[in-house]
Amino acid sequence: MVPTMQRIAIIDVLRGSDAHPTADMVFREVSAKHPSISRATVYNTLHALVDAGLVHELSIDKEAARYDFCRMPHAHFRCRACRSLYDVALAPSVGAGEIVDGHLVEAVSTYLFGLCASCRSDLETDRA
Amino acid sequence: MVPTMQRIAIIDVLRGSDAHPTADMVFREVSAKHPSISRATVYNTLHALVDAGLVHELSIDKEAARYDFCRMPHAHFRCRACRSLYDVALAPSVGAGEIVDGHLVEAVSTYLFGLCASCRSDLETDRA
DNA sequence: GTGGCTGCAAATCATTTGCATATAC
DNA sequence: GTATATGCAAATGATTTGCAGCCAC
Repeated sequence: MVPTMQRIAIIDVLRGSDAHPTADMVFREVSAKHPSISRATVYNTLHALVDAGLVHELSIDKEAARYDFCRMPHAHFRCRACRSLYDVALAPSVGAGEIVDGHLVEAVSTYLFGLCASCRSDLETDRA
Repeated sequence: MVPTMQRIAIIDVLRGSDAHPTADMVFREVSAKHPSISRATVYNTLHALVDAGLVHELSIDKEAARYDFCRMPHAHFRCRACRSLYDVALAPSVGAGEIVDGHLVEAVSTYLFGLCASCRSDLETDRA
């Protein structure tokens, strides 16, 4: 895993964002500083980071994979109105290393769907 | 939601399978009995069933959406070795209607990844 | 030098869409 | 009759792949 300029830029984007960007969002943001970077490099790097365990790939968004710099284990929430992604502090009901129904659990993803706090208060306002 | 022959066939496939088939798997299976059915109809029907709340769409598989006839609420497990999908009896750590971090939860998906029982015992055998 | 990394362009593949036809009621 | 469902073919869009050039050690 050679720390090239492109990879550092991609990691910086992931670390500096809490929006769980798609590969395309990362590409566009990195392009601002490194106009010559290609999508293939972004995809390559994201996969390498996932393989290295530094980044999580979320499949909470049907349209495109979302990437999340690994911090504390947490769940993810997707608002059906504004489509935003939020981190939520929620302990998974089962942990890595446990056996469930005979299957060895190595990773757990918990995805929540609903209305986020901001969209809920918008609805309250509309109703008033 | 007109109960056409195609839709009944698709529902039968979903009800008769525990493999959480992809749209393509459904298409191929239904094609055996109704050779003229088109992929568009399969996709249309699966979406209609999801909208009607009769079927869940799983995003546990990066390659293609998996469809699951709604039974008891449960979590899903994907084996990294054989790629199979299993149902697991596991209560989600948060339920629909609850508020988490200010966000209203309407649905929860829990995805587990690891080695399934069958692949684990294969590994035991190999090691022996 | 060699192996890994990059960028480009083309390919892949699940899913969607437009539209004309057919079917249900 | 009209609304809805179907089937076909083409389009879309995220992701992957092949390949040639580049860079670091």
